[in-house]
Amino acid sequence: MHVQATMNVAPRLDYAALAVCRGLGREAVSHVAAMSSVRRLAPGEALFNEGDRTESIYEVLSGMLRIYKLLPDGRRQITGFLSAGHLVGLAHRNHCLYTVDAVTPVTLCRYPLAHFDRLVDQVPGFARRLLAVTSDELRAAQDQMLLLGRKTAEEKIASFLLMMAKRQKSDETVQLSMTRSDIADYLGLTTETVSRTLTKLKSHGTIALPAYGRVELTDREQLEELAAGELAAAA
Amino acid sequence: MHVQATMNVAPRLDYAALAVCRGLGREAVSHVAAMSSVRRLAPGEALFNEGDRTESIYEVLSGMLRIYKLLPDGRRQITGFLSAGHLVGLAHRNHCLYTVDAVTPVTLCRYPLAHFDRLVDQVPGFARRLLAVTSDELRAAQDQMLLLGRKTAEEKIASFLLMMAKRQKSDETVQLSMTRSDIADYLGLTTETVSRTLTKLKSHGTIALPAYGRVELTDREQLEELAAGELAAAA
DNA sequence: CGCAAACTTGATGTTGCTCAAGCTAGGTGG
DNA sequence: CCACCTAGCTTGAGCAACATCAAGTTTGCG
Repeated sequence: MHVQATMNVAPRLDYAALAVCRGLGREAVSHVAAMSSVRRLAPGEALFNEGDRTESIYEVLSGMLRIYKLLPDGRRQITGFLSAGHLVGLAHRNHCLYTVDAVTPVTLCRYPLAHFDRLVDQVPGFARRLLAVTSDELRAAQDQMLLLGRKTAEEKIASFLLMMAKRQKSDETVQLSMTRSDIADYLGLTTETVSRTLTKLKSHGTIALPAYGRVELTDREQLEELAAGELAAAA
Repeated sequence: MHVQATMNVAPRLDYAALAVCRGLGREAVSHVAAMSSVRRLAPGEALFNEGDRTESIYEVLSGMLRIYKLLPDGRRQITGFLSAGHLVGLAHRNHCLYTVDAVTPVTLCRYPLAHFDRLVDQVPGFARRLLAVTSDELRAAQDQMLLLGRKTAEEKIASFLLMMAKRQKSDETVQLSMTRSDIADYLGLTTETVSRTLTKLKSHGTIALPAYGRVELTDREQLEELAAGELAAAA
């Protein structure tokens, strides 16, 4: 096998490290490698549109996607942000019921649906793994419903910051690659409220905003309590 | 095989008609029959509590369950109502992250998790079927996020009534077996707002409230438009 | 019949939205 | 290299939708 120098952003993919391959044997991994291809998206570019026929499943390799639904008058609800390791396209048989587009430049690994389905049937443990993935998503969705339906603006922002921190495996600093408007549409708020709430948290010394798109969690404990809804009236 | 007269609520189960058996062969159905048992719950009785270790998967045969999460100060978000044909327990490996209890008297079919897992591995198509079930749930969850984050009280109620009608396969009349408080906690509202909004819809002739727990959809078209968010300012 | 739980209705309050203005950062072209 | 332009962000003032608090009414049940 040749180890060759490749383009800037596309070093030879380590297939065994892919999320879809976790727990698969060598042979299955080589199947995945054989059927997959790489795709790139520029910021704002769409991967799926609501109503699209879908023929692929994607795994995010780098960057961030947002997945959202719209109401006719333009109200938008972002139902999730997807970053490296997340799968897109499992939930929709036939048609996609939401829009997925790129927040930042994104690299994806594409798996044709037909081949993917074959893996489900033939590779032991694969279906179980996918089931676990969708179960995780379902659990996240339930947390998000609790957030949307019952948390205050401050609690929503705290929960969001902690979620991003966890995802970035960072205890201190969070990189927000999306806009305030994206955050607002994810949390069921307006940009103004997001902005005001961040300012408020900052003035309380709970967080710091050292640079655009960057948040420091200076008082993590306070954030955790806020996110858990344990500080009923901590104005 | 003996066909025997059984207790009032427990006629011999038609296993082939169970949701878990859809698409399974005769042999697989007999496996299901062999491992399953029936369980009953009285209103208010819990099936799972948040944090429980879980060893079973259940299918609802009759009645209605609610599934919810709580914040420390008692705020509650109901993430779903389950009625006949729904499965409970797929999403949680090991531990349950929400509470499930009975709204009405409930009959369930219980499947031990270990046996269930064996089916997943051995019965072709079974895993795929479960994947389809969780995908449906995921889609419903996304709709609910849109509702919770971006719809008005009136739109929420309209969506809810239509959802219940669809579920009951009824075009005209909906039976609401849960309380106003349950509805409120499902839609991210208060009981008062639910009550007021129903009254408002009634006074507009969109619905009628002929009896406790019963709603007639007198102007279905209006409801559909409301639910879709097409009537921005139709006060 | 009487009680408790559920529901409705009214009066008032508050959170977060709307509308509006000014600020900041980063990219572009002169 | 700088000035401009724009998209994104912040801040303020006023407002509206929904929550809260508080009676009263209905219903089902013991």
